Amino acid sequence: MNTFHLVSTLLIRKKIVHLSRGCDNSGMTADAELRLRADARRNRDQIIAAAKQVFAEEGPEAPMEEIARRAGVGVGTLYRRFPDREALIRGVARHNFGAVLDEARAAAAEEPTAWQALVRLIGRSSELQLSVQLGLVSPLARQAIRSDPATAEYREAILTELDAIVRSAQAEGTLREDIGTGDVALIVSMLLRPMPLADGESAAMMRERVAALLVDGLRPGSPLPGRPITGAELRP
Amino acid sequence: MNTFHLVSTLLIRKKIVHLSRGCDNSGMTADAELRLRADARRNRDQIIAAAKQVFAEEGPEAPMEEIARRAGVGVGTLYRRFPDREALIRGVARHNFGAVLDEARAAAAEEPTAWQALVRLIGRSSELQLSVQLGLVSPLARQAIRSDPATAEYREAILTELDAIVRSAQAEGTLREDIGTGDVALIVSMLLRPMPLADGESAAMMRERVAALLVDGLRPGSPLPGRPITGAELRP
Amino acid sequence: MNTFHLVSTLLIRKKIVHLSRGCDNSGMTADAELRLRADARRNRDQIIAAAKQVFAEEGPEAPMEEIARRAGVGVGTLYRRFPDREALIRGVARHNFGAVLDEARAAAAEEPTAWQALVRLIGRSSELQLSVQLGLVSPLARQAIRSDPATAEYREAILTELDAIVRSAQAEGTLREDIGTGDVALIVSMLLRPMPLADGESAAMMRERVAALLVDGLRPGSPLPGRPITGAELRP
Amino acid sequence: MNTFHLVSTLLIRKKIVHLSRGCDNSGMTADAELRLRADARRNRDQIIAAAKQVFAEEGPEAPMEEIARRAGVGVGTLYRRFPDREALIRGVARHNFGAVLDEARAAAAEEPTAWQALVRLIGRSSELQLSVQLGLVSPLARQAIRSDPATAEYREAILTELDAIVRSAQAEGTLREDIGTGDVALIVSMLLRPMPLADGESAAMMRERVAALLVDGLRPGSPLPGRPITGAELRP
DNA sequence: TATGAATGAGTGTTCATTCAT
DNA sequence: CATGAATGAACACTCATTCAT
Repeated sequence: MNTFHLVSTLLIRKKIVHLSRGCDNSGMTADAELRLRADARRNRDQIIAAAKQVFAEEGPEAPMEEIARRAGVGVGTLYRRFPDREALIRGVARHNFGAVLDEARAAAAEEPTAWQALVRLIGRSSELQLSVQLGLVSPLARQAIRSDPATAEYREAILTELDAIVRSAQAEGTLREDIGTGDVALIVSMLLRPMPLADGESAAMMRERVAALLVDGLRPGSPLPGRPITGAELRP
Repeated sequence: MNTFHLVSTLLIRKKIVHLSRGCDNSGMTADAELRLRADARRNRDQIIAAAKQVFAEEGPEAPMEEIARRAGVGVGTLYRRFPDREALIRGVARHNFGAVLDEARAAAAEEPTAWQALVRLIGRSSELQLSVQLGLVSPLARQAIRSDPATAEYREAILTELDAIVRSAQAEGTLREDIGTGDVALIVSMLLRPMPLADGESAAMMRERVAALLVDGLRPGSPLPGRPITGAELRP
Repeated sequence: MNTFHLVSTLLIRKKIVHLSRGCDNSGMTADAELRLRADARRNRDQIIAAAKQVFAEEGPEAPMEEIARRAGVGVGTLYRRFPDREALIRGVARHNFGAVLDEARAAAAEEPTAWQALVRLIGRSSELQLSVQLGLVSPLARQAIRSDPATAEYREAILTELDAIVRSAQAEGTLREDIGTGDVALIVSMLLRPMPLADGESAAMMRERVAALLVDGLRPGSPLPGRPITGAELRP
Repeated sequence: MNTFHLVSTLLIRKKIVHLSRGCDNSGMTADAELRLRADARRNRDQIIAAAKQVFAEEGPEAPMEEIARRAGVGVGTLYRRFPDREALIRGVARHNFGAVLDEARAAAAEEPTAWQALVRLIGRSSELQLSVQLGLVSPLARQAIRSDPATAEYREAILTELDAIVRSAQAEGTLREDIGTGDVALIVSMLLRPMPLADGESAAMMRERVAALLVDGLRPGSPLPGRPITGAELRP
C-alpha cells in the first residue's frame, strides 16, 4: 500500500456515516428518512428522481405538479414529503452532493495513484452532470442549498476527501505545489455545469477536452497567479 | 503590421454594423431603435440596465414590475419597449453579446500578438461576467436567446473574431494545433459563469487562477482527446 | 319543600334521559355510544376534549389533524368516531349543552329560592364559557348545531328547566313579570360569549359585573319594551 | 349649553381627523387612501362593502374570490388594494369602528343630556350590528385587528368619546357611580354581537329588551361587585 | 405617450377524507 | 381496529399582460 492509500485509509476512520446503497444516498439525515414505510420510501425516491429530471429540463421553478405527475404521485404526497419547494431542492441537492462524494471516495479507493484519482475525478465529473447545477441556477435554489446543514456536511466530507487526494498527489510530485484543494474543487464544479448550446454527446466531448486542458495545466510547471485556494475558502 | 493584424484587418471589411458608442450596443437591429426620441432612448437604456441587475439578482423570471420600478418607469412603458419577457431577455442578451464582441475586437486590435490577444480575452472574460450567464439559467431564457436572429448575428461576429485570433495564434506557433475556435469559446463561456460560493473579489481571483491553468494548457504540448471543436459546432 | 322545588320536581318526571356521570354527557344518543369498548370510549372523550381546546384556540375550521394529534390518536381514529367535521362539531355541541343542562338542574336543585337559582345560573354562566360559543362563530358550526336533533333535545331540556325557574321566580314575586324564559336564555347566552380584548381573570370580573347589572334589571321595576320572549321563540 | 355639551365640545378640539362623509370612514389612514384615482376609490369601497357582507354570511375565512365577485372586481384588484386577508379584515374593522365612532359623536352632539346620549348609544348599537362582530370570531381576525394601529386609534377615539359621556352622566347624577367607561363599552360590545338563533326583526327586538334591562341596571342603585372598569383597561 | 389600475390564468400549498398497511 | 400515507379539490396569492386615464 502506497502513501496515497495510507492517508486515504486513515481518513476513512473519520468518515461520516453516509449510507449509500448504490446511488442511494439519503444518509446524513438518515434517521428520519430511513424509518419510512416501504411504499413511502419508494415514493420519496421517485419524487427526488422526478425532481432532478424536471429541474434539469425546466429549471428549479418548475411547477410542483409537473414533478408530482412525473413521479407518479399526487401533489399532496409530494408536499407531505417535502413541505415546500425549498425542501425539495434541498433534497435533490443532498442527493447530488452525495453522488459526488461517492465518486470521490470510489476514485480514492480504486485508483493506484493520487494523480490518477485526481484525473479520474476531474474526468468523471462529467458523469455527474446534473449534480451540482442546481445551485448555480436560481437565487432561490442557491439560498435553499446554502442554508442546509446536511448539504454543508456533504460539502465538508467531499472537501476532506479531495484534500487527501490533493496532498497525496503533491507528495507524489505529480501535482503542482501552487494548487490548493479549493482550486481543484472549483475546476470540478466548473466542469459540472451545463455546456452551452450543446446536447448530449458533443457536450460530453467538449467537457472531456476542457478537462484535459485543465489536467494539462495541473502538472508541475510555471507558477500561477494568486495563491492556492484552500478547501476552507469554499465553505460558505 | 504582423500577420495577426493583417488577418484581423481583412476581417474588418466583413464586419457587420455594430454601432458601439462605448458600451452602448443596442445595434444590429438598429434601424428601429435609432429613431427613438432622446427620452424614449434613455428609458430603453434604463430598462436594459435594470433588467440586467434584476436578472442577476433574482433570475430571469423576476417580476416585470420589479424591473420597471428599478428602471424608474411604469410597467406600461416597459411593455411598450419590449412587448413581452422574451423580448426583454433578447434585449439584454444582445447587449451582453455586444459587450463580448467589443472586448474581442479590442483585444485583437490592441494586443501585439494573437497569443496575447487570446490570453487577454480569456483573462478579461471575467469582466464580462454577467454577460453570458443568462442563457445558462432558465430554459425560457435559453429559448429566447437561441431563437433571436440578432443575437445569432452577434454570436457569428464573435466567432469570426475569435477564429481570426485562434488561427493567427496557431500560425505564430503559440497555440497548440489541436485546439479549435469552439474550444476557446467554450473556455471563455465557462469562465463567464458565476463562481460557486464566492463573492466579489475572491471570485475574481478564483477565475484568474482557473484562467491561468487553462492558458497553461493551451500552449503546445501533449495531444488532447477528441478533435478540435470548430466555431461552427457552437452554432445552435 | 317550597313551591319552587315542587314544580321543579314535577318536571323531573319528564326529564329525558341524560346520563351524566360527572361532566360526562355523551348521552341522548346514548345507545350507540354506550356500547363502546373502554379504550374506544376513552379515545372518544379525548377527541372531544381536544376538539374543544382546538376550536377555542383556532376556530371551528381548525385542521382535523391538529385535533387528532392533540387527542393523541391518528386521524383515522378520529374519522372512525366522527365521520366528518360536522359530526365532530355536533359532538362538542352536545357536550357543551349537556354541561349547561347539568348546571341548570344543579341550580334548581340546590338553591333555596328560584330567584337565587336564577342569579346563580346567570352568574355561573361564566364557568360554561366555552360551552355555547361554537354556534356563534362560523356558519358551518351554526348549521351543524341547528340541524342536530340531539342538540335540539338538549336545548329543549334546558328551556324546560329554565322555564320552571322563571315561573317559580315570578310566583315568588322576585322576578319582574314582563320577562320570559327566552329573555333569560338570551342573557345567559350573551354572557357566555368571549369578552373582547380581555384575558382570563379580568374577563371573569367583567362578566360578573355585567351579570350583576342584568340581575339588577331583572327585579320588578319599570316596564320593558316589546313583549316577553318565550322559550318557544328560541327554538330554531 | 349644559355641562355635558361643554365637556363634549372641549373634547372636540382634540378629535383626531376622521373624515366621515356619511358612512364613509376611510380616514385615520387617510393620506394614502384619499389619493386613489376615482375608479380605484370606488372599487375599494365596493370591496369593503362586499367583504362586510360576505364575512357576515360566511365568516372571516370566506374565499377571497367570493368577495371579489360580490364586489364586481377581479381577485387581482382585491389583492392590489389589500395585500392579504389580514389587510382586508383590518380594512373592514376600521370601517366598522369608524361607524361606531360616528354614532358616538352623533349621540354626544345631538342628545340634550349625557344620560340620553348613553341610552341612545346603547340602544342604537343594535344598528351597528355587524360592526364589531368580526373580532370575536376567528383568531385570525382577532389577531389582525389587535395588531392594527389605525384600529387602535379608532378604539382610542371611541373610548375618549364614551368617557366624556359617562362622566357627564355621572355628574348629572343619572348614572351610577360604580360604573366605568369600560363597563359601558363592554355592554355596547356585547349588544353588538349576533343574537343566537334569531333572524332579523326578532333579533332586533331581543337586543332592545336586553338593552333596556341593562339600562335599567345602570341607574343609581345597589352596588356592583368588583370595581369600575376604566376605558384604559380595554386597551389591548 | 406614460402611467399604473384591472384582470384572471397559473401555481403553491393546505387539508378533508379515503384506504392500504 | 388504529394508523398515517395518498389523494386531489379548494383556496390564497402572484404576476404577465391589457387598457382606461
